[in-house]
Amino acid sequence: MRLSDTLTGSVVELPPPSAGEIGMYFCGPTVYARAHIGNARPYLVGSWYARWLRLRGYSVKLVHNITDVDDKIFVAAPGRSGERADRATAWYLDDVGRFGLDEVDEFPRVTAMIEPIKDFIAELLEREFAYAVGGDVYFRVSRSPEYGVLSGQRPEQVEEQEPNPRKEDPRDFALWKASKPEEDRSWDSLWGKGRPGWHIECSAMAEKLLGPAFEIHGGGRDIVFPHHENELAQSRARGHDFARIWMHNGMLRFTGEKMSKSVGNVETIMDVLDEWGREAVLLFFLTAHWRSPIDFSAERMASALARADGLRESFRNPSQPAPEGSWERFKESLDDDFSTPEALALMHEWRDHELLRRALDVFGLASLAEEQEAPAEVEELARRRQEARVARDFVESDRLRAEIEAAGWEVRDEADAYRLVPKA
RNA sequence: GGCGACGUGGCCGAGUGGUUAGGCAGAGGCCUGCAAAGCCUCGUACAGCGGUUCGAAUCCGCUCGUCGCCUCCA
Repeated sequence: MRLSDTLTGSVVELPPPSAGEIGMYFCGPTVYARAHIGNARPYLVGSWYARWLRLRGYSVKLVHNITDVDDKIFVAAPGRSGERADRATAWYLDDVGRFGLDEVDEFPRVTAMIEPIKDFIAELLEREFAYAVGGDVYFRVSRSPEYGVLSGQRPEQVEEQEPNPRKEDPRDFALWKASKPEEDRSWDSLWGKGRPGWHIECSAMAEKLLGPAFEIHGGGRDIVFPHHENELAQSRARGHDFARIWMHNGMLRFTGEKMSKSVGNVETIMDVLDEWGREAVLLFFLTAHWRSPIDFSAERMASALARADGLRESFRNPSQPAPEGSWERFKESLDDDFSTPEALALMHEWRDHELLRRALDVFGLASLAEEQEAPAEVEELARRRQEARVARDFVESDRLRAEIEAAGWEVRDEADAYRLVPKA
């Protein structure tokens, strides 16, 4: 099992299945609005990979966090940030639930983890990796000689953002933010009323749910710096290792740049699923390697939909044994850095029902392998059409075919029979 | 400016030294009452310029271009 790793910049080997549980932590969204389709990528990559590892005999625990307290939420719903966060959390769970993968073991929320976060901060203060000032607590970057190992950013070239006189060093980042008058949610702490900074939550929640060191930490490429760099610094500041492998997925682009709410080039998961269906959406993501950027467009979605139909079509024709070693090749393509484009290409060559069904199930696409029964009234129309055909009354038979099609079904004539399939 | 990813035929996307990737779209054919599905045939691509080599999409160098990060962001 090999996987590209951001930290080492190379492809690394996973431990063998019996070596214990694989802990996986994938960064989830900040919940303040309906999530867009780009937000779905880490969820899908994490879920698919966990699913594959489980099929390969690994024991896996997959954690996907929800950031439900943050500046964005305060801004989006002044005075009702808790309400908004709860609603947007439900939206998100609903949206990703529609993918039908169900591999995530826990969706921890920051607001339910305040105590472990405070404990974490307290320990960093004790070890002098942090300092409290005016109700804020900051991480002291100068105490981390390795700072920058993950992103390749050199500490001295990290530019100063908004000048903040409370910081000892402009590179320092907030672990705890003192409550502001316009913010309607805060928690008591030894440093005053406030709430956690963005980065500390993941360090604390990962440790709480996966232990101090775990296998794989995932998320979008865009959060390598500063988010993951900071997490790594915080966690290592406590004297133990953190994630061993960092799995960063490529960005989803739309209209030439990264899809993001701040740019405004957004399509929600909900809308895309409504328009194209889950199978097409899953196949769309599968056509690109998880590490590569992927362009969202109607053309590519249409192509993914055609692919879904093509695979479904494979089950309407007789099964033919796949060449010797087919499953082995499929397995190897996924074992080797989880190359879904390669695995998909192999599947397209198969006419072997059992093998195909098994492969589709790896990606949550077993629905493509289901037979559908036509309703009785459509069956009746088809039966009458067949009679007309036998009687060579083609005017009547074509008329009946139009009726069948209007009902959403397609007739395919065979030697002495016919077959009904749902219209694409 | 710094760090990183990448550039393959109309669109996606494998392929890391020499022999067919695959899919989608398109063209022609077989089959069919007509269709659909299926099957067969058809594309000689690898950003550009140098270099190494008997031989490069594949190795080396340079150039150009795209995207991401360096600031909230999956």
